[in-house]
Amino acid sequence: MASMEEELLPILDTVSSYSGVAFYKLVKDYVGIVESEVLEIQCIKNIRILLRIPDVFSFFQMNSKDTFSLKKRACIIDDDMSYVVRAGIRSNIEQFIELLKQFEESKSTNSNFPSQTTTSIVIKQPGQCICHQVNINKENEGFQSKSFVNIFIRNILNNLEMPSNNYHFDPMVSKFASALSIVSGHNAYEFIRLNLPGALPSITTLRNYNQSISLPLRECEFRFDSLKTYLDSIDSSYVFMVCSS
DNA sequence: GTGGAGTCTGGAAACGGTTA
DNA sequence: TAACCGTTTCCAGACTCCAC
Repeated sequence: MASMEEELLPILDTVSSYSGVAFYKLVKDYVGIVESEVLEIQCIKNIRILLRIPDVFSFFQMNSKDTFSLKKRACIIDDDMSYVVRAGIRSNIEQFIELLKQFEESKSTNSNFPSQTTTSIVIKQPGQCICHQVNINKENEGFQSKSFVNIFIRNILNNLEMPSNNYHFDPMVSKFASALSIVSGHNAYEFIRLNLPGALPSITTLRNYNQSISLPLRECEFRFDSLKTYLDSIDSSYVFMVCSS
């Protein structure tokens, strides 16, 4: 299940322009219905206002008829009418506010968001290539030098230093690209390739690679010999097949 | 059956790096 | 410096799917 942060990250950049109904709908969708009503009843209609409110639950101190219904859903109310905001509601809104604060802060300092990264990367100059600033092996011992992820990232970093017509691809990356293009389809493969420059070979290059390893796949043509060779190589005699009509 | 849209495949040309 | 290599984009033709 995705966290609130994971869900909100892609749209955080545009959230700051939301106001009124659009803002309440966003809170309703990503934070919660009650949480949205808490903001709406106080006319906290955008991020700017929300971040300036010290305590969004303070209005519950009022014994107003308008707020009683909402108070019953958002709080645990004692016989003497004292109340405690439900932990889940408070946690949700506080997490939401904290996320917005971090994002606003990152915008004002032009730093990356979220601030927690899996490896330390220091950008000394704007636009500078990070190729030589990431040392995967030293900073993460679990990152085996022979693992595919390592090879894949190294391949990208190497290609980022090359002009696009001189990319070189590790055989493991070519093999991965070949499998990816088969399972994802042409459009999905191109979408990924265009958004990850240097990560995957072009369709033409991939086609040449497939020809070089004798991969051409034809409908209704079963390659039992190749299958047997592979099963022998992994000492297995079981095959699972999925059929669709 | 037909026409349009989309997809797949193969070839050509261009570009930049490497090597003798 | 020229030949070669590996990659890219672009283009054209064949094919498939779908609505009419």
